[in-house]
Amino acid sequence: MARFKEIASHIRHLIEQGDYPENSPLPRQADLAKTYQTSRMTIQKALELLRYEGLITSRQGSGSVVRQDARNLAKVDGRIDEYNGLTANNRGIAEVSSKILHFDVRFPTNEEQANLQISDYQPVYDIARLRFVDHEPHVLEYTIMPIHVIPNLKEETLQQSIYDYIENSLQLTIGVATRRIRADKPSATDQAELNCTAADPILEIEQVVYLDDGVPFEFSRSRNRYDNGDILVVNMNRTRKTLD
Amino acid sequence: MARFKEIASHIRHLIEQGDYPENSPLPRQADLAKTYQTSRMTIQKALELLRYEGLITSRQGSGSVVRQDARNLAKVDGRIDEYNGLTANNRGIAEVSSKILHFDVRFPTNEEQANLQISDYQPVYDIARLRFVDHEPHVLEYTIMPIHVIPNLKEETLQQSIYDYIENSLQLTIGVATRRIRADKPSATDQAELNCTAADPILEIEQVVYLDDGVPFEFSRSRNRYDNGDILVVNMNRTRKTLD
DNA sequence: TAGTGGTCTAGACCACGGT
DNA sequence: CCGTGGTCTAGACCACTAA
Repeated sequence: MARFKEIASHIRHLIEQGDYPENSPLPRQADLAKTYQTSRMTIQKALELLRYEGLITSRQGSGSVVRQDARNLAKVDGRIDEYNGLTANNRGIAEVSSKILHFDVRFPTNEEQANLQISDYQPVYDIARLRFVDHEPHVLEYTIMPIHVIPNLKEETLQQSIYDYIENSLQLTIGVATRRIRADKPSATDQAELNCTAADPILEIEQVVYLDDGVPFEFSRSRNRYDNGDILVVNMNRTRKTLD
Repeated sequence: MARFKEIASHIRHLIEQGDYPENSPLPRQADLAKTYQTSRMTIQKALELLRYEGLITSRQGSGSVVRQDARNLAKVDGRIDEYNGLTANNRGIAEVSSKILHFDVRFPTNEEQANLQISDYQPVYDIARLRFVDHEPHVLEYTIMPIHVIPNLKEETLQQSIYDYIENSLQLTIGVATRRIRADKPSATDQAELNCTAADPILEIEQVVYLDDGVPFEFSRSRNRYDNGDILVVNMNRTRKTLD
């Protein structure tokens, strides 16, 4: 792992432990550089990661401070890693299972080709799953993946976690994601599978996920029950995507 | 403005113009460094910005490529800047106006103190506005701002754009934001003000917005009609916030 | 004014991709 | 193999904060 990521992980851990308490300043960048036997640029890249995660804020001339709810955020991130991802629900570790609604291989549509940066003759998996958390239906996931990037996918894998398979069996590293988020009315399928009524909103997330090296491997749309602790924490640098 | 931001803006402009076509490679980082008479590290910071914006992807060993829908994304961002932010709606520039439902000054709650990093005796504005786009109600915004950070706010300013006031009159620069996004059922107020029914979902965005120097200046909650082109494009580095 | 983070340089070495 | 981006160094100067 890159040095700056290791350092970020270590500092994240210290924040989670309370060694760097909330609302108190981090050591100076120069001191951190000495501590970790590295240059200040590397420390800055580590702190930049933590800023993107919302754990700290930095002010020129003043210093870096651990944010108010940083400890919880760090813990949630930790929990997420443990069971391969669940949005923050403050309920500890939960059991995740899947019902496979659809599993097929076919050629990609134009939209899929564009988003996955593949050509029309490179086949993709077409997957639909209903995901359960503690045996309660949580989210409907429609996933498209290029088979040459994620080979040998089987039904057993879909029952568990695809990301586990990618990171552990294929030894690939997940990178960034681009997402579109919107609210929607529930479709007939949503209501039937997610066990909700026409009055229950759906939170839809469409995303393209990349590997660490920039190769897109997933184009998916997930439809979440609105009341499922399906809260997303995001963090971006260009604001002004909303009014004002 | 920092050199790497200028360079990012310039490249963004070239992408928008089509000078760097979609799906075609950018020049090598070394060449860009020569072109802009700067070091490769600075070029990398510029490209990093564009990656976060979703305009390009980079692969070690292979190069950087302009993404499929980069031109549209760049244009949307441009439009956003022009009229101070409107989510992508593919309808060109729209007229934005406001109805002020509430405008007050008071001491902050504990939650507000934590999110805005202020103490209990530092007063805040408490603002509620209904925002119109082309005379159609679009979003209900509840905004809390510390008065010592954003001084002299007046009703006239609220009618227009607070962000215009912050950037032009106060000469401050907007920085990052942390957001929580969720779907919700419409409240009675939502239905009345946004002119929607109980069956129409709400997209709620809670955010803390920071100035460029890390000072938090806005803690707000906005409730959007689900059908208002209220699509958000976000981009993050730590994935796995969803199932899998 | 002293101390902080923000930015930048001009190199260097490495990991990876494609030939 | 060579060319690419990813990372890192050991400094330097500047912008800003706070006393």
